[in-house]
Amino acid sequence: MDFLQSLNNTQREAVTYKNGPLMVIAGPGSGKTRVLTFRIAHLIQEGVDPFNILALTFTNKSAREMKERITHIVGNEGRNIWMGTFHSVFARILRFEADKLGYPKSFTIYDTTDAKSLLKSIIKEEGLSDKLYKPAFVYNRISLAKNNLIGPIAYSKHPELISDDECSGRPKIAEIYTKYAKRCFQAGAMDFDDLLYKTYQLFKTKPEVLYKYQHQFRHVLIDEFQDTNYVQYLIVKKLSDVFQNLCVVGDDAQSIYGFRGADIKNMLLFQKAYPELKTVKLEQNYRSTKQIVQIANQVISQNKGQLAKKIWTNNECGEKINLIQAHSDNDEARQVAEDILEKKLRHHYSNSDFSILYRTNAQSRAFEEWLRKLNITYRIYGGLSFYQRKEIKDFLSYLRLIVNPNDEEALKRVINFPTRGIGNTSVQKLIIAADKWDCGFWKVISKVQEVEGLSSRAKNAISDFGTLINSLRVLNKTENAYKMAMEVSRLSGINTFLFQDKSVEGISRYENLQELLNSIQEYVESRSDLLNEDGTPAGVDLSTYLQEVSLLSTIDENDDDDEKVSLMTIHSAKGLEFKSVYVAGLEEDLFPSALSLNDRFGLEEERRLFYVAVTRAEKHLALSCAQSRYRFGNLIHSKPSRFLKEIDSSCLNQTLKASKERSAEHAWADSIKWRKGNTKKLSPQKNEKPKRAISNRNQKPLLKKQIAPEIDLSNFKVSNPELIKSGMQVLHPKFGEGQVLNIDGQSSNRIANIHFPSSGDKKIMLKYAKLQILG
DNA sequence: AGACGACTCATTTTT
DNA sequence: TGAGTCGTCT
Repeated sequence: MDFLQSLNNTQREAVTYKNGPLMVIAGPGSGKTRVLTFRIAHLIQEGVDPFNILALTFTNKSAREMKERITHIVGNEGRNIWMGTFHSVFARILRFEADKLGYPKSFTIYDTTDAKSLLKSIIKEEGLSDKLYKPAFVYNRISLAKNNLIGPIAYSKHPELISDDECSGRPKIAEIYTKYAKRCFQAGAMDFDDLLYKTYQLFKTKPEVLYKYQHQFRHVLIDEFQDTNYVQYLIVKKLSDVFQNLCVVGDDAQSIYGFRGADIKNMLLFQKAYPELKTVKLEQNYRSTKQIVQIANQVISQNKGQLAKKIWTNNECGEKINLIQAHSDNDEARQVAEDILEKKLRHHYSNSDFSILYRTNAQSRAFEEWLRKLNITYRIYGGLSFYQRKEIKDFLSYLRLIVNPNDEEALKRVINFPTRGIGNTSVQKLIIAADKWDCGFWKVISKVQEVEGLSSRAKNAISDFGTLINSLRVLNKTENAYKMAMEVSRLSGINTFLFQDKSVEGISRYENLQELLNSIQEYVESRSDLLNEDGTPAGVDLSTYLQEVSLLSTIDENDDDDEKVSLMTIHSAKGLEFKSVYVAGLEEDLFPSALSLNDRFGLEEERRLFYVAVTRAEKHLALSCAQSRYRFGNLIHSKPSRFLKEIDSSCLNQTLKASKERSAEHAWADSIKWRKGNTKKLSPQKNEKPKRAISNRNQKPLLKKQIAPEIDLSNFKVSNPELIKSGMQVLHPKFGEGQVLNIDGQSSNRIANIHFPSSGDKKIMLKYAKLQILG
């Protein structure tokens, strides 16, 4: 067992301790992952059956990596460990036990978009205004309730929740919740919170099921324990109640998911619940330089509520922290990008050694521009994932519908996509019928002839659609996920539909679909070693594929090309490390966020977030702030973040300038200069795969009719409205050359009046236009 | 059903 | 600023 030799004493203790519950408090860079992997490997080597080990991680990626490392030590049987995120592991359990809760085995998982969309239609059906009852708000209320184990009935009787809702003028939330739960159930769907909530219910109401899993999971390990919420805590506690072989690893100083119900108090609750708990503290940092560790300690010591620990390191002292003080967001991005270039040369670093971290996804824009400008490849994590793209969601909705024809949200997406003459009113009639008959959608569609109020044309169209889905369902009994996806792309007409759209975005949508199909094929092939119990190849059925895919986030998407600078929010950066890290936007109201300043708790969480950011760095750390930046289109002046002032100035390579604001004029002029020079729309980076393409949130379909087939559209850039000025010579795919007369309207709705010698004057909405500027 | 113009609202963070 | 949504027109 030579791997134990590579550990320090405390790490070894954490790996080998085996008399009941164990809590490992692991500072950043203290070898936490190593401890966890070694502990599991150690268990297996001691004779524990991998099937009896449950390990819960925070991301799918870290589960995958850990599994690989374990397999490396103990061999292939390491594959049998139950390892994954809370959500994915519980989804798997719920799938086995679905019938006990009255759910279909292949239930759908509603993502946040699906859930909000369903809420929106319920709110409309109830005749409530979706201005007051904003779907996102209602969703959060329901989520809060579920995470505290409050069902619809309990909600309506909960004095505090009800009075909150009444005070905020939204007394109907309990009703919406009730209806939402019913609709989800009838659709055979669970949202993210249900995956936890229903698991808890399952264990609570079915003792025999609980018993089974309690005895299966003799050893339970949890990573990132500080980010678990109440339900997660309770489920785990229940599961490990018999053997009490529970090991949790976490760092209260890195708890950054409070908004999701995560509570550091879980760590304290845990200590209370297990008086005989053994606690091990990993305090030696192996990741960062002394300088970095020092300022991290300075930062976190400002927080009041935390467990005592002292992080230290034996590493070299390292450089001072690089403070970047820019005058605008654009300037900040320029300085960061140039610094990356300089460090690459000086230290022979590769792009993947760098990371730019920020508080909000919206901050990524300026960095993208400058990295492009300096030809530095980058990858953005977070934001809208590949699977959230409209064309991808639409396509996946077909697959979802095949697996679960009651999936209401999937049905609504595709019943008229591609268009087949089933409009919104017809869909409403179906919803009403489903409600009236108190059944799922599939039944309504099978008996569409009996639905009231539908025209016979609509009935036929719906019935044809039903037949299509039905035939695919038959096929699904024998074919694997990839074959099904191919059939869907052909039979649904999506493939042709996307192929016909030759606009720049249309082409990218088509490529995205092809990429999805490829990834499904890869997925199926990567699992080709899976066998059925009788030894025949199992293949991967659609249902399995969908289950997995619906719980992926961008951070899980594997980076096939790792020669890229990583751009991400600090939340996404948890658990990662880079040689050189830039923490951007250290300004009051941005970081710490203006919304967190109401209470001490919020501010302390922001500070922990800063702590997490800082401790991602191995060798170089840069902190940057700008004096002005654009926020929702307005130029905002900002003061340096209070966090910067909490750092001892001797640790910084330059002094923090007093927040003497530059004159508004100056900054203004600066930004104008910038905006004039750099408003070109970003075109995809060289060699970039379409799925990495940015800034194409659900574009509207472009004007197909205006596109003349004889002109090769690949030459037509999507114009940026701001680039078009009166007097310009432009080329339009249909009307040919023309001259811009003037521009009407403002912002993204600008309309250009253009004189085309061939066909007269036209008004062209720049939002949709494809124009090539000629001179 | 699609095109298009006018309007509104948003920026915390994610499984 | 810019993306989503709604109403109106064809």
